[in-house]
Amino acid sequence: MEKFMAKDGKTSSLRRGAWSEEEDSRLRRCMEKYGVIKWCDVPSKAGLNRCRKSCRLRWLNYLSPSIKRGRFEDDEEDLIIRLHKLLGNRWSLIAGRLPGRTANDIKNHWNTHLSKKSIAKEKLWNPKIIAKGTPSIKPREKKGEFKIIKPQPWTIPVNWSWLKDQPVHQEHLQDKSGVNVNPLPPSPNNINVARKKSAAVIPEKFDDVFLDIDGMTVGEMQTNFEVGNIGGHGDEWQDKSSKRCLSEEAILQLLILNDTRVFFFFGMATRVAPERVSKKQSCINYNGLTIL
DNA sequence: AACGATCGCAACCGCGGTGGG
DNA sequence: ACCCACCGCGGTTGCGATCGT
Repeated sequence: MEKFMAKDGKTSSLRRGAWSEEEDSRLRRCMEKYGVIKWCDVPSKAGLNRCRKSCRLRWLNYLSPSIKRGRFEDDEEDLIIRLHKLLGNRWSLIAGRLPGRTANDIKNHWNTHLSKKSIAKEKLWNPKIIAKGTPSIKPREKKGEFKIIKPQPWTIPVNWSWLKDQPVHQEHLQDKSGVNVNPLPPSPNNINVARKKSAAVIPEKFDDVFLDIDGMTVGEMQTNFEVGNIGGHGDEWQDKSSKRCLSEEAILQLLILNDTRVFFFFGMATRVAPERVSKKQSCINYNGLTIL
């Protein structure tokens, strides 16, 4: 068998480096035939002499039909910059808000274009800012400087009235890679996952439902926290009165509420990879949101 | 035309989280 | 409680393409 040189100088029988067209088509056929299977089974089923990681990466970053190629639109770039301010280098989270774009694409695009653009913008507004990269709330979390408030899981009752009579769109049962998935075991509950996204109808009592962030109501949150400066630095997310800081999920939720970005919210909630489905609970857990 | 510098992006690596046995 | 396999993620590298001199 042909041997390939690994980085540590040892030889490996697994192929590395650029993928050939033949390998691509084998992987594509395998994914089309078997759908979402364990990545460790992919190399054998596809007849590829590649490690599972390599296969996974190739599919998720390049071959998946849902991937949008070509240049980033201005609005996409703008969204990336704003989300990066909010989330830092959490590329997968950012990618989750940009349909068709992979975390790797976004990371590469950021490193080659947007980081400079973002710094230039910052400088324009605040010339004192020195190009040292963008701030992240992570170190502050670690230092324990703030109490991080995470939203509590939001549970949607199966018989919740606003879920009823909504059309079901199968395309919403797709994971991030665009592969059709059936994330829940067959049960009447499944239908609600699809219905949720399609609910252009905002529930009348939306505010009442969406309050479970540290036991506060949305009204209280909006009174207690400065949320007008979303996209600013960590300090701007700080509680007015005490040293508390909103988690990114909570900020996003408030952002959504303030900005009526309901579409984004539902996009987040329904673009759920199969691995997020807890087998024990038979529910989806996503960004602090639980769907029964 | 030649060649070095820079860019863009695919691919790899290693770490941390998770779940099953 | 522990170990191990698996997976996803972010950081980094490698290399072909393009640009500038």
